[in-house]
Amino acid sequence: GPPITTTRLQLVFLVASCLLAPFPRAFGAMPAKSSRRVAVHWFRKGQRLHDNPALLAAASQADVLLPVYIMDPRLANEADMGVIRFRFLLQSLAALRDALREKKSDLIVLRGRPEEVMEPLLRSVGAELLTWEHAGEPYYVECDRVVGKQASKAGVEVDIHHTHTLHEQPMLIAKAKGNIPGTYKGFCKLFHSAGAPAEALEEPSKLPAITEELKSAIREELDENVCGPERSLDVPSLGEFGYDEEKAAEIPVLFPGGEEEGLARMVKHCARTEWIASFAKPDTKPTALEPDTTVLSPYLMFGCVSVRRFWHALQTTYDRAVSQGLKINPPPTSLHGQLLFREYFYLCSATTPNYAQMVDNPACVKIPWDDNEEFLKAWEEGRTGYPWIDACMAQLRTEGWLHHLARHAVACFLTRGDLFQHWERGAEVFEKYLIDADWAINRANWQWLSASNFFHQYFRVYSPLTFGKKTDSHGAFVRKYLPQLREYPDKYIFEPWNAPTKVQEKAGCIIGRDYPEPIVDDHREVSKTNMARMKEAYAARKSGRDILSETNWQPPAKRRRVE
DNA sequence: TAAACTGTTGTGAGC
DNA sequence: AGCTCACAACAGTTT
Repeated sequence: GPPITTTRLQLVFLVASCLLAPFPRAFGAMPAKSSRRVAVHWFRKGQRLHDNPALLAAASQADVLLPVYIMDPRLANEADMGVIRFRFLLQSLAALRDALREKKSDLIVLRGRPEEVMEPLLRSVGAELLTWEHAGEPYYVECDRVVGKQASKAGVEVDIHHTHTLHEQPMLIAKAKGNIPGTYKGFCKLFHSAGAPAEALEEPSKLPAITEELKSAIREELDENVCGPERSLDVPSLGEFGYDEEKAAEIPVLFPGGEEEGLARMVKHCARTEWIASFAKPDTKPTALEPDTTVLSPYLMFGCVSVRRFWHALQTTYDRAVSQGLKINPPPTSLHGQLLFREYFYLCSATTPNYAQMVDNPACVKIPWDDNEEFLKAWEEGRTGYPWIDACMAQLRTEGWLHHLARHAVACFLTRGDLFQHWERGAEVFEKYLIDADWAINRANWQWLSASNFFHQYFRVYSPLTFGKKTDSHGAFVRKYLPQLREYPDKYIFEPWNAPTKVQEKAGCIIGRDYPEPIVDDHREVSKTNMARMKEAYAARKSGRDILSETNWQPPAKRRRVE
């Protein structure tokens, strides 16, 4: 590409345009730097062609469009991102690449930190426009700050679209006028005052091509390790980022990543008129051997499916159900209600200081959690000796997905219910393994379940003995994920330590040898003790005392380094 | 104003 | 087996 030459006049114009942020398109009036205008669309989440206004903006304003993804090893490494989650991401990117190729475009995948990769990329292709979909995670906020600065310094127009949520967040925040709702109900009021979510856009019928000349410029001017093996610029393999490909090949693909997969899943479920109309989350079964919910969460998280598209697809189904005389279950437990929770948690994540942690988070109750590495490990690895809990954790690690209520059960067990470990440690484990791990939603739910925020009835504790039994009295779920307990009679499958030695021998699984003793002796007793500790923490908060400094509490060292 | 009510998704006893 | 009900007792909102 031609070298970027910026005249003094253009610089003045640029600074003025930055001050007039609401009118970034003023750049369109600038004299073109070359005969062909080059735009870069940066894919991060939002891994789709449909309902992607940032992509459309780049496509419609440029002669040459460069769709780019940057794989950052700070996120893509086995310690922070489990193999199933990473595999989903790679599948989604491959699907995106193929969909782009069908439109005579392509996906350029670079390796490295966006703060180090984007600027040389923009320079090497002579880009004049850079677009992306906004994301609120601290990682993206920091990337966007740095990359945005670099772009404006280089005279590249930046166009950001807020389409990961149903309503554009800045608009919702402005509408709240400084009063961010503290409850779900309050949020729903605010949400509805903004009218119906915008309709989803169709995918572009065609895209500006990538020229070979541009690809060559990237290969020549960017570092070799940024371009991937043999400077392929292609979607990486698992092995390139240190994952064991042979081991991965043995893990079944239950939920393949990608836009097409996600949309097909959405269409399939939305055709179930009666099921959609009567859907009530608390009535779905955490122990079902096939998921009892839509499992659209990973597709929404990576943006394979647009949340606006899903919202309106549900509305169409609701309308059809009404015309058939069916009753629609309302929020909060309906599927629309689920999306409203997602929307609410995204708003909280953007407006609560230190949202992802307990300390310095004004909305989070301060609780002097214990710090027991052995408890945490046993929980993560499914060695608590409570079959219902361990089976859930086995499903999490082997499938990368758990029913919402199963997440409740293990989260309550780790925190206020039994082990009294910090909810942030549990959140980190979920963020590693879950294919749908979504920072804003995950952190909210961990605060919810640990009765630290949103939910405060800490005396309501899930029983690790009876909760699973409720929907699975014969323990089929436990048997599926803990095969060593398969031969136990129904009577003891949720509490095998109570089985007489003879029964244990007959089942071929001795407790304490082939399956662990329960990590806490008596759940009822332990949960009572924990309730008293919760009560104390709540009392301290009420009287304005700082229980953390009173108890000389120190935050446990972060086990994983996620920058 | 203080009291009542509500809050996506509990447990366990007793019928 | 499946249902109702007492229990425990929080914060935020409404009346």
